[in-house]
Amino acid sequence: MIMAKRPSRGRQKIEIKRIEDEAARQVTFSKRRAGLFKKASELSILCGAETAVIVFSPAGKVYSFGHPLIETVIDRLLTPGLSPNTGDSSLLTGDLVGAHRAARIHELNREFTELSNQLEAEKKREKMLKKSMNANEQHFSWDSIDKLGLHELETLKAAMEEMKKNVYYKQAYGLNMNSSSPRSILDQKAVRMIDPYNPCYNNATNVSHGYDFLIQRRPF
Amino acid sequence: MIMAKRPSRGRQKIEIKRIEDEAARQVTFSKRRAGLFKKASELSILCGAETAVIVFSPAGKVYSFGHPLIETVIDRLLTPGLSPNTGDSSLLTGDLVGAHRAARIHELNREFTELSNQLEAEKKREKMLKKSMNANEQHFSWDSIDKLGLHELETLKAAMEEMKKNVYYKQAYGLNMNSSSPRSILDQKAVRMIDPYNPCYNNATNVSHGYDFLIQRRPF
DNA sequence: AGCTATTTATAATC
DNA sequence: TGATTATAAATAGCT
Repeated sequence: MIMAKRPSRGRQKIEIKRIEDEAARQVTFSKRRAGLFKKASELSILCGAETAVIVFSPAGKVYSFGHPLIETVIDRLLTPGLSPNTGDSSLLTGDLVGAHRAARIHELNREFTELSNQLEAEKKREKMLKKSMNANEQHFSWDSIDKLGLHELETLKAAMEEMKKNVYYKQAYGLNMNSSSPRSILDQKAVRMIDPYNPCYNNATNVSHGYDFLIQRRPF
Repeated sequence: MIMAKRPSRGRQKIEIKRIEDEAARQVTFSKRRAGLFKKASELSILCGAETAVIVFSPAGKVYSFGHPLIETVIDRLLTPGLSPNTGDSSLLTGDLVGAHRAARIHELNREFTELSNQLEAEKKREKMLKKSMNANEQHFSWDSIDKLGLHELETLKAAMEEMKKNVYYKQAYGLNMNSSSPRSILDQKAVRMIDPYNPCYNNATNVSHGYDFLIQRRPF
């Protein structure tokens, strides 16, 4: 009767008041912000509503989420020129402009983080690829092709056939999803959070490593 | 007597997709909107963050929540006499500024609807592309490798060498075996979730929440 | 960043 | 619309 450890006390009830511990506050902020955005996303999808969520972190950074387009909402809201402010409330205008400026100031920070996130995602994908590769794939290095003998060539044939499929796939993939013409750094580097519930993004991306090819055998 | 009947099946799992039944959608909208605002409120209080949440109901009504500063701003911006069904009450109160803002919001809603429709069209197009891709894809049996003779194998090797050169070439010249079709609206429409808080490359993203990332192919 | 035990949120129902 | 309840989800505390 081994009543083993209780690895966690589980979620504890907390009082809704400012978390004094800085580290804990940071963690909670990240978690709950993600949760809030997800909730907003679900609300939008379930009910066909448009949502925009803006969060200013205690450090002054700006996070935003919107469905379908946060940019439009926020920009319209925050851009003084487009806003129909007839000059009644300078305080109001001042706040909005301040918010806009804050957003711009942190744009670089965003890009940085986006790049970080992209790398993270790519790592994850690589991991998955390698995993499935171990199961039913073979790995080849193009650089060593000259040294291959007949036996290897047999294997290579199969590899090439698979690669042919791979090429088809890449073409299709590129056609569908990699067709952006570079406009801004942000556009190139941005990691987009796709709606978790959008069924269109289940296919794997093929990541090429230099001259190595990952040759995947597809199930029929 | 035994009252054994379960009065409710309890909460059931639902797919996050548009609720078609209008009444049910309305109910869910109310409940989840309240929940969203509550979450935003808790985030603000717990972490000392400022939040603003704007929700456009499918009917065009505007709901907003903010804490602590934005609240005033957004609410004052959006709330004054907005009633899509009965018209703009700000007109009745002589609040021309409010009326102007209201019109602005309606305009935004129209744009959003337009964008939503475009996205739907794009999604369908994408699905069709993928389908035709699968249809045209050639499948090779892994088991049929042995049927190749020596001659074919030699030819194969040559072909692969050629391919190898091709790969080098493409990589050197920017890898565009993809067409350069105009930027998909999908990219613009994609929900963004940005996490500027992550200070370093190795920090993880919120994959645990089920988000999927659309990443671009890595340039060589 | 992962893991659980719990607390919360909420879908179904009345 | 409001209340109830069984469950699905979110997440606090740890590692």
